[in-house]
Amino acid sequence: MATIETATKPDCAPLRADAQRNRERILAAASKLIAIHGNEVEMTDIAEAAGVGVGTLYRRFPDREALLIEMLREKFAELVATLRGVLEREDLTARERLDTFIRASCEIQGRDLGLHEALSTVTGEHQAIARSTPGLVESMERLAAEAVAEGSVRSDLAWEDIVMCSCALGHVIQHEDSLPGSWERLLAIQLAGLNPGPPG
Amino acid sequence: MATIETATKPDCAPLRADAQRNRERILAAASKLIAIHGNEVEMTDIAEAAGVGVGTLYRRFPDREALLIEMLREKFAELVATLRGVLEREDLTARERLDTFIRASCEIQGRDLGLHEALSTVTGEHQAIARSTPGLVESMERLAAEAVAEGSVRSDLAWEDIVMCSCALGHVIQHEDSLPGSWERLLAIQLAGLNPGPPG
DNA sequence: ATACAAACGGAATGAAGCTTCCGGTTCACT
DNA sequence: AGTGAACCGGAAGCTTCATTCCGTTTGTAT
Repeated sequence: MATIETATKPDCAPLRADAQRNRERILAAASKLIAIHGNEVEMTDIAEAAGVGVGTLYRRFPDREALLIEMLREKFAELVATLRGVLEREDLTARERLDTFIRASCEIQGRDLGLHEALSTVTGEHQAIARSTPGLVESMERLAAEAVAEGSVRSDLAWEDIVMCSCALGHVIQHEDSLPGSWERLLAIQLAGLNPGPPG
Repeated sequence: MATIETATKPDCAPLRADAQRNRERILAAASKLIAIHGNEVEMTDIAEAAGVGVGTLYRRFPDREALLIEMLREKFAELVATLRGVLEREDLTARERLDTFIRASCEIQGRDLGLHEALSTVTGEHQAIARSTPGLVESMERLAAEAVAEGSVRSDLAWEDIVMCSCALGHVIQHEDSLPGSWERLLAIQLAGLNPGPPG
């Protein structure tokens, strides 16, 4: 609904020390719980894990949605950090960087259900956050463009394909229990599918 | 929890005509609503769509879970019918049959959120239903085996890979709004990824 | 036609989870 | 070391659903 703005830094009102500490604990607790259980965790559980009362939680964040958005913002920022780290690796070919990132995003999603859900979900804010995370789209574009330039992937590869492959893999990973250990197979299939078409 | 058994046919107590009619209306309404909105639809809405009161719904099905299970059983049966239809097409190569089925399963999942969720979900019964649907696994095995025998796919292709590809694609399709129309690209990538490895 | 077991509808119940409220506590500035 | 704004905890309020209950209606077998 409202415009999305970073709510962490702007000291519109420099929080009291204890309040600031609690704010961070709440975000950390939410992050951890949601990584494990997904977005359906209860406010009460987050408060408890953070070692504060629900009242405190609601003093810091107007409602559930606001808390989740702020938390996601952090997770996306970490994702971009990973992505940038991969882009800088000049010891790898562009294709190897691409594969490395896709694999890394699989591992991250395997560890963090909440992030996977966010990556997949369109509903309202999530998509807006992803797109507004500085550097996310740009870095993916670069990842794709460099591999295309190198000629080691299909020539029409776009950044959206990277997102799509990652989301699809993340989905399988999160449902791994039904077909244990098999997401590596899908990864192999998809990476093979990214190869350049036959020269003809 | 309990053993899964077909609850439709066994006339353990031949339903009264109106009751039977209502039972079918309820299943149809649930099927339609869940195809559109996913598993989170409300019992009241299902009852309303079926043109009955909630009380009636609960006379027919002990609880929400039971209704959903029965409905899924029907959906899986339809999926097997599609699969069998494809397997019979002798005008196609084995590889073409494989591609046709994967594409068909994409379209079905695009049309039916509930089925997609069921295909992906492990939680309890769903997986059991899928595995216990007569012919589902067997048909997929045959689909894979024939393509392997023909040499038109990677030689280690297994039926689980077909499920995985379908689920992964279904996931992307259901979240199409974020990257409109792009699931066809992932389909192309995955199908290419199924090609046999380089002869060497 | 009559009777009654079975079925019907939908208001009432209860559980679960988000959010608010308020009396008591704590920081931070003089 | 005093004071008040800001903060804290968690009980209570509210909403949303699944599920139950019960007085009324309907199919079907005599």
